[in-house]
Amino acid sequence: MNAPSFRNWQSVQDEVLRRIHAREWKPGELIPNEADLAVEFGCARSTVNRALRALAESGLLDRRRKAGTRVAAQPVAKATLDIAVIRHEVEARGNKYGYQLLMRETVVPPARICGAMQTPADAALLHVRALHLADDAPYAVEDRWINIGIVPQAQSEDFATISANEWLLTHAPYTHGEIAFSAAQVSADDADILGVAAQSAVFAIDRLTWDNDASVTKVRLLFTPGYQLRTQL
Amino acid sequence: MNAPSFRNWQSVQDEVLRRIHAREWKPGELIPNEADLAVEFGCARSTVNRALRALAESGLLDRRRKAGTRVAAQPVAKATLDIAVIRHEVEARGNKYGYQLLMRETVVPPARICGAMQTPADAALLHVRALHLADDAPYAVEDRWINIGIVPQAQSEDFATISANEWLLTHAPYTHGEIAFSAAQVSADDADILGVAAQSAVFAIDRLTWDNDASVTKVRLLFTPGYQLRTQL
DNA sequence: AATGTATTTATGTGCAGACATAATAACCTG
DNA sequence: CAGGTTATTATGTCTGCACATAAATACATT
Repeated sequence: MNAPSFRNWQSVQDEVLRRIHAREWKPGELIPNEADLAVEFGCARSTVNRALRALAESGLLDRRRKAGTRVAAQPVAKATLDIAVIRHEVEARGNKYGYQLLMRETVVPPARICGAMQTPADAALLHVRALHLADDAPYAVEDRWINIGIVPQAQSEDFATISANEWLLTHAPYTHGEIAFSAAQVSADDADILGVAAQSAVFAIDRLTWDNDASVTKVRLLFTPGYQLRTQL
Repeated sequence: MNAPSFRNWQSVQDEVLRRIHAREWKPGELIPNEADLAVEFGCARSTVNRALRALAESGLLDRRRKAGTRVAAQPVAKATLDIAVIRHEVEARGNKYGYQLLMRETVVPPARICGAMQTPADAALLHVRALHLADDAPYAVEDRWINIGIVPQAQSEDFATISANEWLLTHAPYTHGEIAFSAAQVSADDADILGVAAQSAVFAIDRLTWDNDASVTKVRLLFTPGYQLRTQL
């Protein structure tokens, strides 16, 4: 039996995965170094590197210079969620997308908002509320605050036909942001808009995006009951 | 002004990000090809490739052979969630972790379960319910079904001190899985266990993992109100 | 015009070699 | 023995080159 050759990084990755899975390399255990594996697999070290790097990114391997590469003792599952524009999300489900503007005003926000967005307490922000529909049924309510100091163009946009959700993506770039998922009980207001029973449990997504040091927008999305955010592991 | 040189892929990435952000390359627009950028940046094409590939993976660029690379018109934000062992999650918050087994029995599951897990309708599974605590306060209830056809060792484990959550990670490898996040109203039972008001809105995580074609385990985690799953964008 | 074929082109990937860097291990030295 | 210095080593990355591959375009054929 001579060594089979794994000529591309995908097959090297598959073989490494197989060994981890078959417990040939046990959790926490040190695996051979790249150079040795390259010889064994009959490929270049950079090919092995590519494979191992990808596995390290997905959390299955821990790598440290000089210390070597070891199988993660308790692999942290990395679930990658694709947060798309709501219209796309709805259309991807095969439903007809609908949109309805509920409110649009420029006001000084409550302390809670300007605190989170780090805007001056007396600075007015653009407050937009809208309803997203799937096949004419309520899908999600969007409650958004836009920092007009950073995105002044938003003031001349009425958001009557295009959602702020979508408009901002193409008009207000951000450098980074935070996103949080939680469960909440709908307020009487929102229950009415979504057409659900009062106090229903709804899925909430809170997002706050930044352009360097300045906040761009803060949004809270409440989805109708039954909504699931799913992905593969 | 002569061209500054970007000698490593990170700085190339930063520069590309800067251009996208500064709208020098607009959404949907085609950017120069790798070879040209390599010349401009004064580095090898593979360095440019590495940078652009990373940006494509994070959803900011769309790349297609021959067609070239373009700035994503509507970047799909990829939020990567780290799903760790609950004990680690609690400890990472600086709280003391606690664990309590609520139930452990081997029974033939309801149709809903064996349907999802694709086990024979008459096959018994191991059903485990447990409570995870943070600083002695309820944190999450775990309701889990384990396929003892695939993980027979689970039968000789009492899960009295180590949670199934943690035990499975080191003893039952999986090849892939699905995970779903949602909001739910607690059942009377669970409300009692979590010590929350009946009908409270709780955050739910449902996970189903597979070892090739066979299901390994199906678990539902319900978190106490206020729980947030958060990450950076 | 419709269909099939060949060419072109940008990305995708592989390789060998080199140097950079971080972190451990080995060695001093007081 | 504690402390700091130096070597060693595995990963991280860059380079220049080559060829593979997908897909758009041009071209030829019916």
